[in-house]
Amino acid sequence: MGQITLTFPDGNQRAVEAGTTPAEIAASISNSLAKKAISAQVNGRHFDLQWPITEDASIAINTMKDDAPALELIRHDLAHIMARAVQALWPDVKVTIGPVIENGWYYDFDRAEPFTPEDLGQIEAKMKEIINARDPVRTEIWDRARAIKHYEDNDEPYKVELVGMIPEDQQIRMYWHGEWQDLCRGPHLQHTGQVPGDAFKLMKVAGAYWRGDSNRPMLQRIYGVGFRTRQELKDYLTFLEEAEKRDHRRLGREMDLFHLQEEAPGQIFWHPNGWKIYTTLQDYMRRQQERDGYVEVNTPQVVDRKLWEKSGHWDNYQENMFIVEVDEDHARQKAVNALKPMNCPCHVQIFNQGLKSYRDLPLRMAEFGSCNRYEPSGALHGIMRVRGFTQDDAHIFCTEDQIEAEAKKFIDFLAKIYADLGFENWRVKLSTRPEKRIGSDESWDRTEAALGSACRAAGYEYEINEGEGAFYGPKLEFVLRDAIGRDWQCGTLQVDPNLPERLDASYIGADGEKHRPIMLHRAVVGSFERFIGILIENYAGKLPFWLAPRQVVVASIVSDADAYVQEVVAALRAAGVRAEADIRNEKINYKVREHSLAKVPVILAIGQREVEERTVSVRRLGDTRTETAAFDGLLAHLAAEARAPDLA
RNA sequence: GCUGCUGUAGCUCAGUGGUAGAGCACUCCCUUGGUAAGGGAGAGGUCGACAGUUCAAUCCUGUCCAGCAGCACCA
Repeated sequence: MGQITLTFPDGNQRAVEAGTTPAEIAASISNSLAKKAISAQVNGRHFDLQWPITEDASIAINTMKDDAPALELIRHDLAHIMARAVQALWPDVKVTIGPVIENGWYYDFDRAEPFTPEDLGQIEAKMKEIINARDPVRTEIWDRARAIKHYEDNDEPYKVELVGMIPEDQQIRMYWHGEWQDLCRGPHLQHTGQVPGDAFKLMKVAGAYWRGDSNRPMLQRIYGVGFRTRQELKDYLTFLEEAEKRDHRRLGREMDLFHLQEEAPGQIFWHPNGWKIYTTLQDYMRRQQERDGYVEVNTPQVVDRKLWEKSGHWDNYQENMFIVEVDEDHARQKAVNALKPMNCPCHVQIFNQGLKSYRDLPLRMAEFGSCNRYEPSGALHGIMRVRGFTQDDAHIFCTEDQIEAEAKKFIDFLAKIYADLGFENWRVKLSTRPEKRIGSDESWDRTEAALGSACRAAGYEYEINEGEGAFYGPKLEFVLRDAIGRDWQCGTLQVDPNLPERLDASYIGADGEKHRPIMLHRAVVGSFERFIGILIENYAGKLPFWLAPRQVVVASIVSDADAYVQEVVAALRAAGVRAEADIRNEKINYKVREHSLAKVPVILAIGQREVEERTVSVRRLGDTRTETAAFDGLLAHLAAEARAPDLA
């Protein structure tokens, strides 16, 4: 074997035999590094310490101090250790795959009986045993036939299938954690003892389809989370608790915003408080749209199937539609209708009324469109995923040449709104042509490029979402990051030449000929229902003053203050502040507690002193201090604060 | 839709093969109290729905409905 040259992070170089492993390199540097080493970066690739280096390379030895490789290895080894533990406890369980995911890993098993929460405890204990045993991790490359025979002999049908799926030009690698063997591309740690035994936890069991295909058998997936230290695990569990406290379903009840009930699954009963948020947001959006050159329309809920057949929804989307059949006895003729799941076909109907000129384009047609979709029961989730919802929907009818400018205009529009709503942290994804698509490659080239340059023109970087576009055109997706780091896809802009074609939309061009417009489907918040859920969770219920359903509660301390309380409430309301009086026969402590829990932003307390001095005692949500203020001055201040950001 | 779990008072949850309990909330009474629960009394339930087993079912069995977690879905 020849010599190769290794370059270290400090720039030093060393010539070694080809086939030297990172483990040997680490050992040659120091004993302690050999022990601490977990893996290596070889030419930037994450390398197992046992893999031979066969060409000139840059090399860096990783230890637990290197965040990304450390976490990946810990979680990956935990996946193997868990699978080993499961097979040790129940030898007839079939293993499948077990990848690393955010914060942890999962492993899918095939087992006749369901895993129980008690089983998880048992598995965890067995995993700790394996970790304490400090079993060595060993790897080998096998040829395909041997791997298949091995798994056939061991009655592991899923693994046989996996081996079969590995491309011909790829090596088939086996790993051993102690005596337990698994097919795996690696890399892994040196021995099981390198996994922190007190920084992982098995979280839950759930069903998952084999290879993500709902036509294939359902396996049992065990999820775990794993970190380097006990503290990191604790922090993560604390984060989960925080997310739980922010759950919009819980806050929706506590703040008396809405409820759902069995008789209308996936549809929302909005209570006065929740509906106030909704209408405040909608009024705000309407003002924005009017300012940005949209016209607002409204279209029917129940529409004959003939239109859905033309639009293509009948063939492609019927499963998700509420179909309405009117009985012959009650209808003059039997008709099959569907509740609209989308507004676009109806908007084209409006566009199609009368002749349109190129001078009418771009035509921005908006609707707060109420839609109903028969979402699969398992998809429903609070007010975030529902069957009845309203979109801030609009369709921009334009020419292909106008796409870029319209897209840019839309991004500016959306950025302003997100900022007003308190979301400064968001990113853009450009979804490109999928495998199954219509339209020529040239037109995909043009429209993808138009969206990309619109982003750049608006000053935003974007990531590519390869192959995730709709079958008819590319799209931009806008993803918000909330206060605790969770991502929500809300805004979207989709290029659609298909629907105008199917529904025969046209305009007369400067040349006097008929032309086909392009449609841009676009939304900023997506659905109001879901977006309000996101707002609630983002703010943990403590909405900005202008969005808070009850902005001020004026609470009496003694009943002699009642008349002044009512006067203050009346003055606040006259100034456009949503205020309520609380003159119940309760102590101020009780009232403060109750309104604080209900997330009312401002409590004004009024006792004898305030009555005499015409002042109020002000307490802001989240602040235990109080401050006495002259009411007249405060009134102007609160009135200003109550105005939406675009009116301030 | 699939897998697993759950469904008892408005909310959070105990409980039992012989038709039910707590805390908070609610109503009334006492208390007028200065910034996160003052005291007392009272009212409140077809134990998710429908079948079956049983002398007897909220409890056991089955079907359905809804919710939760994950998967699949989100033209």
